[in-house]
Amino acid sequence: MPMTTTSSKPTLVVIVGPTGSGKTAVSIELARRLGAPIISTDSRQFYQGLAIGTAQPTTEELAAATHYFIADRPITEPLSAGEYEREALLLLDKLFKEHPFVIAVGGSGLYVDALCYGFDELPTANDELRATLAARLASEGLKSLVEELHNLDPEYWEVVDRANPARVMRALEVCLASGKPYSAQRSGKRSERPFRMVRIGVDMPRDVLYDRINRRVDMMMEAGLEAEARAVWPHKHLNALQTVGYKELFDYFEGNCTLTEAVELIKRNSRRYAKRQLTWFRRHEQTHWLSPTEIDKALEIIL
RNA sequence: GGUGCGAUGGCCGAGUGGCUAGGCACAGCUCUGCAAAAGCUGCUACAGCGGUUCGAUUCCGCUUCGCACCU
Repeated sequence: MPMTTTSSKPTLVVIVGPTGSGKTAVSIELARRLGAPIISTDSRQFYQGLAIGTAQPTTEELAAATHYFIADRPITEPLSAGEYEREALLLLDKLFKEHPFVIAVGGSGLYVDALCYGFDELPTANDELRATLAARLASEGLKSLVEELHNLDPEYWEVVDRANPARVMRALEVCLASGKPYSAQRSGKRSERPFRMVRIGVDMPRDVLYDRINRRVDMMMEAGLEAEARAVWPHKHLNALQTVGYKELFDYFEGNCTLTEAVELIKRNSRRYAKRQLTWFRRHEQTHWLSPTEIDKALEIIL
């Protein structure tokens, strides 16, 4: 039975944390107690055909609460963070008409921020321009792109990580697509949201987390990850498959390593991913960090 | 018991009489539409004890340990 809200505004319960920390179980238990639907903020669980490797909620878990943004689109239709922001806000608008609480759960930091704080008005992703820039990176090298950025947007050139092709290319993409410097379009302001947000971080001691991650990879293999990866292998170039658990198995399929090596790499890369997630989530000061068993404490914080 | 070879950081692994290889693991960090992506930083070890030398991880001796062979 849904609980009554203590605030006039509806509440978005934002659950973050590293991969393997037990976010999904926490979200379902909270959904049950709050009568809340769940939207995913996981940029890989959006896609169909990746159920095992992206640790999507199981059939039973999906039945325990209404889920959105889980396996609701094919891998051939990528959802960018900006598009996600728009789609998710429209959905929340609808959900809050019937529910005082909605739960957002997932580990994709950029997507969580898109949902909670929004982006500035920037040109949307332009595939053609991206392809051109990628080709130029390959032929002219990063230095040339950095120089162009220096010309088009000296202010952003000052602060950008100039060793990072992805960041340099994105800045150039915005400059070229809009005809204006990227820095002039970055306000650094957070968008106002018509709902209250409570952020809960799920974490545990590092060695325990790493052990869970390692064991979960073994469980994924037992559950048929290899066959799942083989089924999407023909699409390996797709962005949705630049993903831990698939990249490594593709290498195995192509004879670049043994299966044992691939599995070890999946574990290692999952641990590294978890570490980067923690770095991202730790910088948000208003996060209430809990262990995955502290459901009652989570409710106290929410209500 | 004898002979030979070896002993390098959590692991693998080069190398040198003075100038901190490198890789992996691990840790910290960056991040406004490809983000499970893409990057940055940190991590000075040469088995022990003597000796030679201005200076030894590097040369010499002994000890300990490991490996191989011999008896």
